[in-house]
Amino acid sequence: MPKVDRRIAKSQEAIKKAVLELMSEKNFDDITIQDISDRANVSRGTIYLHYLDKYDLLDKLIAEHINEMRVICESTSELEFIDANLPWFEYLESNHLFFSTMLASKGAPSFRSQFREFLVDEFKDEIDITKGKNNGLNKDIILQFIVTSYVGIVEWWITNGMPYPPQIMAEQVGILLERNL
Amino acid sequence: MPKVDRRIAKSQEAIKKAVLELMSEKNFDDITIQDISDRANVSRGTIYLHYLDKYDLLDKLIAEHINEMRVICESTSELEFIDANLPWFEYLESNHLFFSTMLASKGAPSFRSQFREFLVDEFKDEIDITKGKNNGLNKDIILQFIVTSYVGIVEWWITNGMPYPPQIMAEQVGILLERNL
DNA sequence: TACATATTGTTAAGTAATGAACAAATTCAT
DNA sequence: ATGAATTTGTTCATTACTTAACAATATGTA
Repeated sequence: MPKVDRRIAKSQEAIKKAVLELMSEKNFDDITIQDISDRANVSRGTIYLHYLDKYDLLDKLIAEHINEMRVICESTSELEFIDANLPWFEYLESNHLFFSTMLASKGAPSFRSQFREFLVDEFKDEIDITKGKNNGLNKDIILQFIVTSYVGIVEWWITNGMPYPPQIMAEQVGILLERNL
Repeated sequence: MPKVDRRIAKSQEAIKKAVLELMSEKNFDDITIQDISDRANVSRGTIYLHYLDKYDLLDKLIAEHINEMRVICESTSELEFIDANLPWFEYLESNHLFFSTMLASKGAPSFRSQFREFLVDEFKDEIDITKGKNNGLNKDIILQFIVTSYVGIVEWWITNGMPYPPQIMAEQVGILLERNL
């Protein structure tokens, strides 16, 4: 992969950080491109160099995180839930501004459903109803049960200022997942 | 004044921040240009675009702060010491990384004397030995007495993690100055 | 000492960001 | 609804930054 020019990386970082900050302060619809460029300390034109408009920017911001989460899932696919959860919660912690903003009431309404879809995708192959504890149960219902729990836990943890460290969260949620999958 | 291109401002900010951070971690002589460019996330060539070498960079960094302090002094020249001190200590506080690094034992040895010279320059017109409390005393001695105290107070405050807020420092030091000038 | 390695300072060609301008579309108050 | 003001999205010439290369010093080690 040809490494990106550091000017591009820095501009995009600044722009993404700016839009997140602004979203935590006011409605996305009330944010102008000028607001973003001011906050990012970047020329307004630079934003159009990378994004079509602010909606495209938000889409790409979300898509990048979903994608990054997919990479984390791949890298931990061999591990037990308790261990696999750790990189997960560490990622949530280091990007808490993103998650808290996106899950906030006035955040990006589309994020929650995209997040859910992503989780459905990741968990769907983990469910075995042919044997074991879930023998004979309904796959869709188990899947939705787990995904809902996961989103809820993440939302609670993030919006309450991450009251427990990632290690504890990984362990506790790991146990709960083992119990249900 | 034609406002500077924001790319220049950003590069120089990053470079100056980087060199300060590195100086707080190791000896100035052990810092390479490559270290600085890595830390600043800037191309090595960019540093040479703005500075002759790392010594020139350090010189300019110091000169900028001395100059900024002079501006602050000008803007407060009409005020009583107690009030004039506030912007001063606020400046010290918001630039504590600079001052703590420069006043550290392995910092920039030249800074202390430049700082002293600056203070001599600023205080020398404040001393009146023709009347009042200092009538008949020696001007040079009073001047050195005050400057030494000031440097000492600043050094103590900064290196001890600024244990009192700028307001308190401004007030207390203001009283001590009134008493001697 | 001699050697390898790291750092310096400079160059050149290519790329990204800038600021300013502009018409078009939108928002807002009257 | 009307006009004023703001915001949008695009363009263009200019400037700054980037990467990679290079020879020349400097540094460290056997």
